[in-house]
Amino acid sequence: MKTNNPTQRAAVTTADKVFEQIQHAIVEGEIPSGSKISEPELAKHYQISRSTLREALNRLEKCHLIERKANVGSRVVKCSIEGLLELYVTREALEGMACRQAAKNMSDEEIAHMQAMLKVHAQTQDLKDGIAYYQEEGNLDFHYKVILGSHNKQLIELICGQLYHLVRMYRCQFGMYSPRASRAFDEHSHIIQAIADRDGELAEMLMRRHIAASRKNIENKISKEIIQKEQTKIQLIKS
Amino acid sequence: MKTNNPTQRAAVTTADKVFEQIQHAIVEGEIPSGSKISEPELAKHYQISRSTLREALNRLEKCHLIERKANVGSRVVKCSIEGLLELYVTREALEGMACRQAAKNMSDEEIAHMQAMLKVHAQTQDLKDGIAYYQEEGNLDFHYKVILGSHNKQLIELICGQLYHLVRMYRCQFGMYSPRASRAFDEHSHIIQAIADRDGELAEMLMRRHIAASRKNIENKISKEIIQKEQTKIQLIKS
DNA sequence: TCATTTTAAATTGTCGACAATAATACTTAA
DNA sequence: TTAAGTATTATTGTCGACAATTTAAAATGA
Repeated sequence: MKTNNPTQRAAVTTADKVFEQIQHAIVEGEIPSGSKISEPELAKHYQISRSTLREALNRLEKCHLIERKANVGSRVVKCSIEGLLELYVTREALEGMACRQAAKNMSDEEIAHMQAMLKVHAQTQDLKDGIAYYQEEGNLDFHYKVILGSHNKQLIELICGQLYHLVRMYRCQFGMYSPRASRAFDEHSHIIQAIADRDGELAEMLMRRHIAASRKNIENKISKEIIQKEQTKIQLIKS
Repeated sequence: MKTNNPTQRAAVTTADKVFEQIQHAIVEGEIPSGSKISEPELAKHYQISRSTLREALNRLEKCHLIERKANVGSRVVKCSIEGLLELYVTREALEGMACRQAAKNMSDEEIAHMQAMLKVHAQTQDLKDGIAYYQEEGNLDFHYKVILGSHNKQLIELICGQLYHLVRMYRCQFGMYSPRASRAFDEHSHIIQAIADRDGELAEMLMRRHIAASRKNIENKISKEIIQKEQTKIQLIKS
């Protein structure tokens, strides 16, 4: 399994490799969200010493996948609705700005390459597994390309190097493939158009709305679920 | 010397303490920007083993003060104009959003507290060392309060936990106390007003302009310096 | 003299063991 | 039986040593 992360340097040291393995395990939920991490246990499992395991843990902490307390230990980060919404807010800010910078700094070649990529997606869009592809890999690809297009190392590091592992984790564990597939595709098209027009202001606005739309989609879902719960509660009381 | 960092947990372990010491040394330029870090040397200097030094180095990497290469070692991050401008762009995005969230989420007490703080600053503003104070501590304080006011853990961690050490580093090493003191004070007042009015959109816009103004101030300074250099070049050629 | 290869030194990565701290189980007293 | 205090166990933090890799220096050949 490849992580498909353009910012992540090749894993040369064993700590790097173990880091990637644990990262994958956490993202996929094999190591449950919120669970405590036992250093001796994990070290034994991966056949490495505690020192190199701790090196790997440090990198996991860097991308916000685990949290450490002094003299107590590490826990896998707990997925929560609030955490997810906070993540969306942060992404809206960072990716919005990245998109603005992309409109300013992307080369014509880069833009052409993105437009070509989108065309490929358009052709496979109607196919059933095409939609799935677009929602998973394609969507990430698009966002990655825009972020890298900002040519801003700081933004790239923060978003691709840190936040996106959390994004993938939430996507895996909450598994919310919304009915926004085709709409998202149109939004991507408009964003690329704004970038091609070198209209940074519009590009940022569109990207922010694109991300905010996903967030609101979730917020609605949640509030609906709460209403449903309340109603079942009332029914229980009545009966 | 106190770091005055509300997000930083108390340093209980020796790695924590050494981390803070090295952090201070890097920010203040005692360990020069861009220089290589020798693990055996530093470990000897702080009277600790390499293991705990490496633990400290990992935290320094987390707040972007050093960069590590596998099998090669660590370097203190190199201060550059591009890096500074990138940092401003990132701050504009993150702190702008934090300000919007603050307008939404700050309690009335928190807002009152900030307004009171600003009043104190207003009184000391005219004093000569008051201006210095305002530019250094007060300015940071203001931004910290707004960020914390967002009540968004993700944003708080990214800005206060990571970026602001870099901000302090640039402030120390480039030492650019612009003639924006009194203007910055007015801008802060307007931002608080927008927050008090619960006008998130305006609050974000004002914060972004506030930060962008500093960035543009630097960009102007740089371009002027370049023009000056060109002119002296021309003069050298003529003579 | 310069370029290339080999050798040596230094630095980083990894390991296992011990010390310090926190969590658990047990004992004792009310 | 419950509460508090103590003792035990387990976990994390720290250490020094060895292995792997990189960097520097020396040697060899053209």
